[in-house]
Amino acid sequence: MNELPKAYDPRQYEDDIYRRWEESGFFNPDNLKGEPYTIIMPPPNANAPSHVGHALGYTIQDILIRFHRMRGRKTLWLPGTDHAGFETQVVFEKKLEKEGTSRFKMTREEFYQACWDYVQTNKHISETAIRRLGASCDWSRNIFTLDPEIVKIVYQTFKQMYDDGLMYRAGRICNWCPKHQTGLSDLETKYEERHDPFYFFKYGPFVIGTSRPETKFGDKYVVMHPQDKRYAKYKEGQKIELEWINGPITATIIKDEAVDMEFGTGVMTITPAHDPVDFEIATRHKLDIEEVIDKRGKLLPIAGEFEGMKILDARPKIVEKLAAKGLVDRIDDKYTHNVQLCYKCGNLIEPQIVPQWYVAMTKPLPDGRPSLRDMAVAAVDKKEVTIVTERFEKTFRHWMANIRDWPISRQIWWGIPIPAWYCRGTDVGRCRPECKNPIVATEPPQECPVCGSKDLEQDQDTFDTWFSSGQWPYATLMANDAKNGTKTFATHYPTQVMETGWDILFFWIARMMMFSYYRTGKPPFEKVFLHGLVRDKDRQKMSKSKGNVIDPLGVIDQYGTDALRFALIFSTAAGNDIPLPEEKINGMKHFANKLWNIARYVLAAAVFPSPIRGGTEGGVSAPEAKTETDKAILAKLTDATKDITNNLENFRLHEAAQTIYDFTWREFADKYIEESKKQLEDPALEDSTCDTLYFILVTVLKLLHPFMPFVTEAIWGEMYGAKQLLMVEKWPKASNS
RNA sequence: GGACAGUUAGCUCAGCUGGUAGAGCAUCGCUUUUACACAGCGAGGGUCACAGGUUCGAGCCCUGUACUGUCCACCA
Repeated sequence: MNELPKAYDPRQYEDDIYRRWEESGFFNPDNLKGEPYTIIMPPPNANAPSHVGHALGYTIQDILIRFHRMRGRKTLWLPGTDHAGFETQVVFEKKLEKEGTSRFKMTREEFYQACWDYVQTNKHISETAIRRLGASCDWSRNIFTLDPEIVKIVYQTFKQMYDDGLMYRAGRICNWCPKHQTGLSDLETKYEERHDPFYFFKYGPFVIGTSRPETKFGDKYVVMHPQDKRYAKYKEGQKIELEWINGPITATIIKDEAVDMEFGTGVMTITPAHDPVDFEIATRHKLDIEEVIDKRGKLLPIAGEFEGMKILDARPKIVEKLAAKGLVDRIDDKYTHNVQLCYKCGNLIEPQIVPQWYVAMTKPLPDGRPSLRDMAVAAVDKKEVTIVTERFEKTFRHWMANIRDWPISRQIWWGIPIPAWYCRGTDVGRCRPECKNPIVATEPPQECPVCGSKDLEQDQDTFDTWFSSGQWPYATLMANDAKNGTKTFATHYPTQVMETGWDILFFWIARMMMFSYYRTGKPPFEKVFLHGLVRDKDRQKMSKSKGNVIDPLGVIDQYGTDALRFALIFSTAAGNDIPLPEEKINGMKHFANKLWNIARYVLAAAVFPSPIRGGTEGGVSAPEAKTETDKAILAKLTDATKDITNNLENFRLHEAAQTIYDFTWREFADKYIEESKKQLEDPALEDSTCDTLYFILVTVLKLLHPFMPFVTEAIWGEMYGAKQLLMVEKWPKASNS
């Protein structure tokens, strides 16, 4: 027992300990008793190796799970992986590009298969990383968003929403990325400030302003505010003949309150096919909508001589032509505006009219329940779901208040195909008008229910990834039951905690709440615990391009998992971003080593096995204090135990970590152990001092275990043998002895 | 344009319901004493952004200001 090496070397223990944990079966709640305690792991994207930001999440979740397991709960931490449709396809397409090919040179089936293989490889890498972090999750329930059991549940939801009138297909304007050739939700775009010229053109008797001359070919409506006195003489519907880019046209006057009288000249022409505001105006007034730009960002025949040109190349030439015709009034080159970009590739979003599937967010349900949005907001109001920290509840409400219908179809290949079919009716000679409705079913239909045609074509689109991951809390549990014949859903739903980064509050948390109330009538989880983003020592966001990414596995190799875990949660309040300098991790490695040496001292100094090791709860009972020193340390231990327990219950992990750190180092090591050296020399105090040292060590190991599972388990193994697992010891009670 | 945070030691951050300012790292000095030099002992270092207010008492509560950061929306 006293032959432990002087320094703790994580590499000698970690893999072996993890194997012992996993083989023990205690990651699986079926082997545990007590009230269920459940966390569904946010599934990492299958396309990317894990970074240190993931490590933070896994660490927090593992601390909660280990804490509650030791407190006698039937803990389930369910791991999984997200196919991450768009993200993965983008990454994979880049890979293809490097290899000199592209998805447009492959069949859809070839592409899907290649992407599948790619993802499988990365999935294993990421699961290995999770293991190395010490995550005590139940691998027997590991699940993937493309598992057939999950897809089936997703399809059921889609159909149910369609039948309930919450899911509809509409040909309205959407955020179109010309590079990726897909529509995107608002959340998948970002804005950036740009300086561009702003052109004023003579448009008949008016002067109109635009930053996009290339869209103006089809403009045949001129819009002004109904209250604008300057233009009072022009009446709604009035026709005006004027000379425009490619010759004379007839423009129609439209009055609409969407026009800002203060901006520009207070008059504008509209391009409904390529601008959301213009589209709305056109819809309101039932105006013609004409496409000018194709899906790849090139001009259509309406542009005349400019047909086929890329818009940015065409722009100066168009201005040149207008100038030659004397139609340029002036150019303001100090114009600043925000442009909308694809969040992935940073290319300009080109609004396009493409039919998409939408989920109605604010429409009440047919069974009398409130809308998806309102159910989720009510959950927060009623505190059925609470968000830690509270300030995120405000952010949540604000976003929900302004929510718009959610487009969930994507024109990409990597994902779950949308289970909708369209009747072509060629075999029956003709379709009836009702056949225009899509056929929505969870299994491929045999024939059109209206005309009986067997010539059906499936929708070419796939689901937005968040449509499937948004159903994760119940889908994972239900799918496990379908797969393994368990009763996981009945036992573990609703779950207790959802822990993730605040950056996916809207993408994911809000949607999980809406889906879960819709399908189960219950909240998906009781608590949402949001952590910050891990930053480098200069508070910079980690990114590959900056080269400041910390690879968690590299850190683990160098400092050990426990050091990384402790550094991630030490001295950082929940929800705040976390700077993680390497020195901090190194400091926490010292702490693991300090604990190791405390154990070495106790095991060498005290008689082993201790007389107080017995059948009491958790292995030891509190010894009686014989001296003032004993009394003081035991009182402080009681305080620390209460404090740590309380802080862990209330998600103040950093406070709990601080307390155990201070107690272990400042109180136990610096003070009591030093005193114990004197006490051990006194025969009258020898036994009680040994007991006290043991008791404190054992308690500290338990209190610290959720944070630093490996070193504590390693010491425990040295004390009690490899068959005894600290992982399932009982959490210390704060006794008042 | 709207909202939300932050401003505490050289650096990075804690500080829970108001009661004499803390940690890690860094710095300086001493100590190689059989748990640990991945250490111990000790030291220096803060008008808690600024200005008011409430209170016996404010880093913490209230009002305002400044600066920094983030999110949401987006006008041709």
